[in-house]
Amino acid sequence: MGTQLDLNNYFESYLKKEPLFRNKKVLQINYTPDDIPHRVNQINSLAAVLAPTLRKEKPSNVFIYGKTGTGKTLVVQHILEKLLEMARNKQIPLKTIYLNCKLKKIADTEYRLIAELAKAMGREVPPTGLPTDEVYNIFIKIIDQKEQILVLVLDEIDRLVEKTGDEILYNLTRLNSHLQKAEISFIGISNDVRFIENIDPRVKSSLSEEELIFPPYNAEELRDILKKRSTIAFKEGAVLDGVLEKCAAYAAREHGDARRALDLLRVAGEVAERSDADKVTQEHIDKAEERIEKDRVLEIIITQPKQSQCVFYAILLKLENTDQKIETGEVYETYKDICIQTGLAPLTQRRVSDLLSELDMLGLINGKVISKGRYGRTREIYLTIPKDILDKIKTKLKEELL
DNA sequence: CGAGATTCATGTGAAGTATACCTTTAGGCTTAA
DNA sequence: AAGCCTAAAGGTATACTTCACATGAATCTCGTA
Repeated sequence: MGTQLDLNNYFESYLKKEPLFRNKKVLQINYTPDDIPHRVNQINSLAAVLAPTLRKEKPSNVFIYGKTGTGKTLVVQHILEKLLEMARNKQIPLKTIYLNCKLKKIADTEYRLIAELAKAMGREVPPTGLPTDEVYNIFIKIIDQKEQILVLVLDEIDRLVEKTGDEILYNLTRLNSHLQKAEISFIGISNDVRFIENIDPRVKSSLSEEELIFPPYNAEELRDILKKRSTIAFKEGAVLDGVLEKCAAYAAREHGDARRALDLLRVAGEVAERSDADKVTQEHIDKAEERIEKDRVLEIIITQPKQSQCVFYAILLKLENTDQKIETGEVYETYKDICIQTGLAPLTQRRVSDLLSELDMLGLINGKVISKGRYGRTREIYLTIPKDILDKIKTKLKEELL
């Protein structure tokens, strides 16, 4: 009875409470503002490159570099959107596909990438069983049905090449020679600036006819961005002075990641709202940071296959007390124990070694291969996750595994 | 004492295996003429 | 006889295993000063 009443009261007071947000969407990652500050040059350059599509000419391939959260994806999508709109009005057959290669199970092999492209064009391809050439043929056939220009955006392309080699890029660039009517241009987006140096020179020249660099935002620019968005997102006076500055400073520390800054501000707002505060304060930002990190890690972990989770859990257990660093052998031993407990068939150490590399790439751990001379050679493993959220992650992982 | 050989514990590459799934094909059954 | 369904055959991608070899500095060995 009591709880019923409490609940009613709770909802009542929830409704009465003045929300801090006016329009939270503005702070969410998929929001595309009309006005992108401090990226005028990049926008203009990219627009200049892509403009020929409106004359039904194939635009040059572009390569874009920049760290995460420097607005690469945002700018590209913004321009493509405008371009598409214009093309629609003028009856120009333009089609764009955006693909993020980082997402596991979406495009981490050549086969899956092409399959995904075909799917984006409206043709489902089975997950396995077909020869890769066949999938290419399907894709070629479907886009070559009519005259059109296709702009293909491959986000985080460095991840893909790292996993599968650069042959795939070569195949992609040669795609045009198989097409009669349609034409394809590529926009490659990479977080790694050195990426293009290490690929086949033939591919390099054709894929990066144009290059575009997105430098990190500095604290001032970040503050500017936050300011613009927060005036739309929050009620007036809902954000205490200095909060935006702190957000900007935090994010600037992380190589000027605007996405992070916005996330931080949004979550801080949510935290503030939940704790009944009438203003967003600096303390809320600290809490927000913790929560974001926890969510990020959890998000990665739960989308990981069981075996990887198990390996990661083993690392957590080991590092919980040891605090310093551990080695592959120790991890493998605990991993096997966990497998026995959970009834999971243990993988070989060879495979676990690969899984460890993957966890490294995901940024959950930090592995360094070192030689200890007489005492062999191993991978030293550190956690990259702050200690304070370790417990929560551990419990979550525990229920996930059992 | 120092140069070279040895050694350890695991990294790493290549090739093989198991599994899941695809298309094609052949056989058998049904159906319509 | 033509059409349709099903099961087997033949093929592929992917995740994993097996085998074999590569690594690289601490330690050992042994010739030499």
